Amino acid sequence: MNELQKIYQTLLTRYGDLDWWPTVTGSPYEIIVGAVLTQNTAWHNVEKAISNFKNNLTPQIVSSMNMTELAEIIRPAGFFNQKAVYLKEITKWYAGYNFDAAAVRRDSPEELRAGLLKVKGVGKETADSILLYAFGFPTFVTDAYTVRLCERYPINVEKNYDMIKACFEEALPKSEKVYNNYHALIVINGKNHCRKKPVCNGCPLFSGCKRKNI
DNA sequence: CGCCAGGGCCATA
DNA sequence: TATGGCCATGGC
Repeated sequence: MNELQKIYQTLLTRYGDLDWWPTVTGSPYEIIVGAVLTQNTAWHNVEKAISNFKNNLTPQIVSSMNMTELAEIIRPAGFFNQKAVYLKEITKWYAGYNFDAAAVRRDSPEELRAGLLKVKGVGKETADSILLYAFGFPTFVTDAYTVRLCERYPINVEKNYDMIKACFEEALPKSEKVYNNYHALIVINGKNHCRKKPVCNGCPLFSGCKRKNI
């Protein structure tokens, strides 16, 4: 078992199967919206924004909303003026597939990723989150927590998004299930144990951690 | 009161 | 290509 597999097992033993992404409607579109709304934003605020849609969280209805109307609904998620534009853009992208998740899944993940990255408001992390969590492609999601983890453990010399993503995908079986859980576990571990704590005693990855993050 | 959250865009050098 | 300012609410 390599180092990244060991870390996965350790986190899995500690936290169990997290099975992201939590949704209300269970639709891929809700996950897409959540992926945009959660950008640099606490998940609790995203939940408030999503509940504000009530029964209107469909791409058809969002398409018909005007910008100020949409911004007002997502206000609790912060950056609402920017994100209203972003949601309009990603919804336009989805319209290219007739709002049909099956049609998206028929396309190749490489082409989808390239297409997503052209959408204003969708960077690498959001694109990969959408591919993995909304459509089930086995693509690893790297985020700030993952970068910090790689700084702790001397796994990657390079610490940019693409290098870390490739490193994890290389070290692990190409499994949607594993990628889903691993990213979730890294985030939860980062949140629960070493944030704002001078000494981290509860972190299963590094007891007696004195770093501020992870 | 300050810090930061499941980032990304844009201007600048 | 690599920083830095900016976006904004809500929990602690």
